[in-house]
Amino acid sequence: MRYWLMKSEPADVGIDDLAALPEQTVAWYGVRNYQARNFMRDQMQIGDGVLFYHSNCAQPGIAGIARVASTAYPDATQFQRDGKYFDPKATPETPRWFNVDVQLVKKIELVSLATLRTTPELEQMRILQRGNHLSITPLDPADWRFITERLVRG
DNA sequence: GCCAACGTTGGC
DNA sequence: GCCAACGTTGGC
Repeated sequence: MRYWLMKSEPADVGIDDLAALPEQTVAWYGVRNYQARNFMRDQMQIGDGVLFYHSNCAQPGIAGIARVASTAYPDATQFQRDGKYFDPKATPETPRWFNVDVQLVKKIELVSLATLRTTPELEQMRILQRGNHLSITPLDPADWRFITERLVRG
């Protein structure tokens, strides 16, 4: 059992969009970074804990608790010729990009980036490190516990 | 395999 | 919209 922080832009898929989807589940499409892909493809297991993070928006922060709901499979958007995630080098025989499904567990009162930054216990969190732009990062179990038990309300 | 150029991320 | 940081690309 591992824990992850996964960033999504609310203008694309926010916590309320996720809540409105069938099974409250979304394919985590569009990841085009190898390290993030490898986390999904090689390490994620069904049931892993996910912090659903809103990025690139007015109020960045953790917006919900979710879980990994599938193992990795080829990201359908890499084959969509007219889509923004099309990859001409990918073929169905040799896909390049993979995604898992992520299912909402519960929406929470936003734990803002500012709160995370001012919490000494979370100093080591990868998301808070200078220059980190990885959209999927592993979470220390201790950080998961601290955040879900001490910072999450609602 | 180096590395400059370029594109993207994402907070502010 | 700015810009620092970082990843990827492609010429050599």
